Amino acid sequence: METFNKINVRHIKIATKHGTINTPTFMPIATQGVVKGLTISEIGKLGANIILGNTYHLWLKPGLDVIKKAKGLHNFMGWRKPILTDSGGFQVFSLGKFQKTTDEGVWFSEPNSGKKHFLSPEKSIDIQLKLGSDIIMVLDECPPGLSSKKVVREAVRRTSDWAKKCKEYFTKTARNIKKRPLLFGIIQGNVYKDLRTESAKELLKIGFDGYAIGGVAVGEPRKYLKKVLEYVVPLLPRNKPRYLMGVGRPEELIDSICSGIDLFDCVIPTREGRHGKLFIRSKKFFWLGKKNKFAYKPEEIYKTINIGRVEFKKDLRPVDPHCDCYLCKTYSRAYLRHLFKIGDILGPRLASQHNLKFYLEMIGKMRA
RNA sequence: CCGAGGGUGGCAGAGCGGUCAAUUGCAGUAGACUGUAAAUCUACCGAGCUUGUCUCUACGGGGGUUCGAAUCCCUCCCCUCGGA
Repeated sequence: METFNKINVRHIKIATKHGTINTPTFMPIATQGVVKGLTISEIGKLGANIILGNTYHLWLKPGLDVIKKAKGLHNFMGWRKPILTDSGGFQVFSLGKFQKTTDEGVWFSEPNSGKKHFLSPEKSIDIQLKLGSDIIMVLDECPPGLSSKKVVREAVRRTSDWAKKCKEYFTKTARNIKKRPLLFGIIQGNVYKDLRTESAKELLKIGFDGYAIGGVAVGEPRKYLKKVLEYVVPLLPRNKPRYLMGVGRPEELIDSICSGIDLFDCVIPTREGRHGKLFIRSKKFFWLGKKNKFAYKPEEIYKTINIGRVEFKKDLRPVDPHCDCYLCKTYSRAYLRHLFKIGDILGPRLASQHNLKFYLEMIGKMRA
């Protein structure tokens, strides 16, 4: 049983060169410059105000020459609102055996081609500046959940070191830019309280426009998320945005917002949508906009269905009768199931939109 | 009618004397997915139950050889391609 308490929900404004973001908010993920399968117009209609792109991916494809010619990522992809770019730090974790980390940076070999690329803290900032990002993330090292303390300590040390280099390079380079982007630091330390604390203090010393909590939901048991927030959030300045990277399930967002987090991103709504899992509002979903305090179990907020199941074969009801996304207004569960069964791209497209709508609406209620 | 090649699990298609309840793909069923190597991946997929180095029934039908046959022989049925 969790408790929602509106008292703790923060409402701050993050001013960027492409507009102001009200928090709490959720960023749909457009790693490669596209929210997979969706148009910019569709994403806008769903209520997204900021999306996330990735340095590593966009650097390799389409490449900075293309972005430069297109006059920046916003222009290239046709998105006029803010973009936060991740630094490539997560790929230090997710690409595992395809990368090698040193104090100077990371060597990546592209999984398919084997081509090698070197990403340093300075290089990452440089790329993000060239992309025209509104919120730039420092390069960090993100060890897998439940790594040994020794490994995590080393990652924290390196992350602080890189953060310093990023800040220096950013300060020097962004001076010439008219409206300078924001620069966010990333706190590491995995599940270890002392390392989290140390990481936070180091970053605060350097000073950033916002603070992200990284290295969460990377394989450690769920229960640690709450603890990590308990350690870290109280250390963070009240007037600066707080971003919990890569999280998460709806109840994790609700919980984290109540712990003082402002910004989120996660692949869950889009990836699971593409894979045929749909989020459906339950009764207490609507309490989020109405009641100031209540206890809940996750299933009282939402449930999920695998649309491919036989039980939906002849189910002519909408996926979620309380949803006003295009899917739910237009098609039945049976039809969506049919789309998935025949492998038509419309299925993943509609499901992605539906799930994003769920996430954005949920977080919108908490912002209200 | 003659000649040649075939008939394998829902489909396609391996296997060509034992390690075959039978490779693989598709379809089917269920599950996973948390800063996207992900329109991906995993499991199951003849039947039964006491879920097991278990029991049945199975590679067109029938018969035979063999300790043992999807695999070899005979025969019948069917398909494809040539020739009358």
